[in-house]
Parts: sequence; C-alpha cells; structure tokens
Amino acid sequence: MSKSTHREDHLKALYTLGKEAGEDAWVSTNAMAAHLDVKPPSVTAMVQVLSELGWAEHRPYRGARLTPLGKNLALTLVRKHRLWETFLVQRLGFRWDEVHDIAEQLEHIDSVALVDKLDAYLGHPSIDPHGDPIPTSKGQIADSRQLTSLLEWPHDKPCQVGAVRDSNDKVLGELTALGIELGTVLRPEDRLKVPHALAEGVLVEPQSSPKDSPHE
Amino acid sequence: MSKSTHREDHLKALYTLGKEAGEDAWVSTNAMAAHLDVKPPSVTAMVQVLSELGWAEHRPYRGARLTPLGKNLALTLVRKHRLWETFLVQRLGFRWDEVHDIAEQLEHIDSVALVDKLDAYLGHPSIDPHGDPIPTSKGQIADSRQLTSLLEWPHDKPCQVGAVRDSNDKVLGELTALGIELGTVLRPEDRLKVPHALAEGVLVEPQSSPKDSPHE
DNA sequence: AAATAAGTTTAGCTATGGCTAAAAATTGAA
DNA sequence: TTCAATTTTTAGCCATAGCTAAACTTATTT
Repeated sequence: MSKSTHREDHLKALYTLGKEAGEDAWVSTNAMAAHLDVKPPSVTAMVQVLSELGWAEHRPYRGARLTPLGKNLALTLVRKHRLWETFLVQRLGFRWDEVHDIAEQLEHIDSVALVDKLDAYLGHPSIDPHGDPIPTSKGQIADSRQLTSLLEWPHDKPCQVGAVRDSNDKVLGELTALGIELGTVLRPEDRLKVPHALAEGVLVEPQSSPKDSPHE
Repeated sequence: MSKSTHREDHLKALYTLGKEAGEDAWVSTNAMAAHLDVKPPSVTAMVQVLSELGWAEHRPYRGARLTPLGKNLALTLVRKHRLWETFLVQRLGFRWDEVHDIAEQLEHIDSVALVDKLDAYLGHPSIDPHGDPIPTSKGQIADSRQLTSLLEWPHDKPCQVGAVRDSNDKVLGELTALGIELGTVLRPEDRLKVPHALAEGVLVEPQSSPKDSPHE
C-alpha cells in the first residue's frame, strides 16, 4: 500500500468509529487498531502522522478525532467507495455481497476527474447498493430517510428494506438467500423467516409509494 | 504502493523493454531504471526478487528477462491496463491523452472477477483507445493488422490511423489538435500538416472498408 | 595485453509502517 | 486514598524499497 493508502485507511477508520461514538467523541487508538486489524502501537504512530497533517487531533491516552479538514477528506473517501460499489453492482453486475473488498481498493485511486465522471456516468446516485447515502462532491450527505432497525419496527405493519447496517459479505449473502434486497417489502408474516441476528442490521422504513427505486 | 504494485511495475518494465529488444534478449537493469525513473541499484534489488518469485531470470552484469510465468503475468497487467483505458474513454468520456496515469493505478487492482466483468461490459474489445491490442484472459494477443509508421508509408497513397506508438499524453494531445484520432483517414495532402516528430509514432494501415470502428 | 571507460552490483544509509516488550498514564476497586 | 488492572505510548526491532558511494565486471581502446 502507498503512503496515502495507509493514511486514508486510518482516516476512514477514525471517521467510521467517530460517527458511531457521536459527534466530537474521542476515538481510542485501541478501537482503531481492532477495526484496522493492526496492533495499537501502529495506530498511535499513524495518528501522530494524521495530526501533523492537520487531519486529526490526538490527545495522548485519550484518543483521536478528526479535524474539519480530516472529516472532509474522509467524506471524499466514503464517496469514492460508495460510487465504486454502485458501479460494480449496477454496471458490472456484481452482487451486493461481492463488492466491498474491490471498492476498498478502488477508493484509493487518486483522480478527481475520475470520481466526477464516474458520478455523472452513474447518474449522480444518492445511495449505494447497501442503502448507504453517497456524499456529494462537496461532502454533503443528504439522507432524508428515517430508517429503523427491523427489530424495532411494529410487528403488525408492513415495511420496506432501505439499507443494511454494518454490511459484511456474510450477512448480505444470507439476506440474499432469504430473498431480501434493497426495496424488498416485508409484511408481518415475512418477518418470521428473518433470524434475530440478521434483523438487527436490516434498516427499514414505511412502505413508500414506488418512487424511483435505486436497484433497477 | 504495495509490495505487489512495485513488483508489477518492474515486471511490466521488463516486459515492455524486452519486447522492444527482441524475443529472448537480456534487458539491462540500467534501461529498466531509466524506464521506471529509479536508480539502477534499486532495479538490481527488485530483479533479484522477481528472480526468486520465478518471474524473471537474472544474469549478473548481463541483465534480466522474463520467464514464461513472468510473461504471462505481464500480459495480464497489460490486459488490465488496456481494458481500463478503454473503459475510461468509451464509457466515462475521457480523451485518449488523459487516461494513462489513471489506468496505471487501476491496473494494480487485484480481482480476477473484476477484470472479467469489465471485459464483458466493454464487449470484449480487441484494441484500446491508442490502437494497442488487448490480450485475452489467457494472455493471447491476436493482432492481424499490418501497421506501418506514417514515415514509411508511400506518399501518394491514402492510409488510415490504426495506432499510436509509445503513446505519451503530449504527443496524443498534439495529434488531437491536428484532428487525428484512431481511424482517421489520411490522404496525401493531409500528411503535410503532420510534423515529422509526430509522424514517426503514427502507425497506419491501408484504408480499410469501414468495418466496426473501435472509436464510436 | 594492459589500461581505461562504461555499466552493474554490493555495502550501507534513510524512510515508512508493521511488530513485541517495557514503561507510563488512566481508571476502577478496596 | 492508595493500589491494582487496564489502556496507551515509547523504545527498539524487522521488512520493503528507495538512495549514494564504492567495488567489481565487462567492454573498448591503445
């Protein structure tokens, strides 16, 4: 991996964990290490680099958090990742459980023009194949949907699958096997077949009027 | 750059220079160093790695050359590079002088499925935006065209541009400015406007019956 | 055939980014 | 409040892949 790729991976980990933890919470280097599958001392070293770059703040023994600049950069990475995933599924015909690792590589390709053209080519999509919103080129995330975990959805009302949380390939594969994809309508009786462990990560919304669906 | 990327860059340099030099000629580490823009000792070190991997032979003080395995790997890299260039031009709308550097990054993405799907998506193209043949997934190059440098083409016969040699972005940009692209028909009077320095790298063939042209 | 020029490799240094083990700070419990 | 457990950082090591300078081959010229 290039210097940039390493930095970007740590930046994205910090963004992801920071988002889960809440706005300006400090993210522990331990948590980042677990997320990146490296040892804590490696993260400490890289966090100090991010700090020198002005991408993050580091409070020793407390953790790290992004600066506004760092957050912006992280959003461009998220944007690239989700645009590539959209390309892989919508254009190349990959399944939603096959694209993560490839997009993980593609997101580090360095070319602003490429991202812009890809975005236009895909028709400026607003969500990716997992239902996650795609930031604009200015780093804006406009997601007006009100998604709820399937677990918390009232048992007697139908709903529609809007996104999948923490999408890992195994979970996605199992959902596919159950016939569940983005936009799938789940009626009360359909819910019985969804295992508890999966249901938690299935994010649903009220069954909408069939607007332009993102999954062809 | 990852370990693989570095190896692949050296492998490709060896392939490219070896091709120019003739079948089983030895390529000097100096030539590789110039091509890769690194110093000779760095190449020596990497060539020894390629040798351990079984991708190349190294005869100290003589040079290096690819093994059959190495040649195959090099061809998959060339394939990936040319497929991505085709995608960038045909689908994303880049010009032929804008795609080299981006493809240089994309060619290192590691996914066999991706290359196969991209190839199918593009309709199994046989040549890239610069007229260079695209190896098949088995590493075959089927290029039946008989291309000649414009310099050597008889002055009184019309011809058609089939490829551009050693395509660098500057040369490609100048050709575009002259209205020359792949498939352009050059009549005797057209040739006057092509500077000598450019003409050498313009590869032409007899004006063919307008078959399916590769450039839309 | 010997000497010189040119090209190539080896030796030893730097930087990045991993790692383990030990030291330091923080947190929680007695 | 002090001490123990946990977390985090520092110290020091390894591997990759650059580099320069010096040593070594090979090729050429006298």
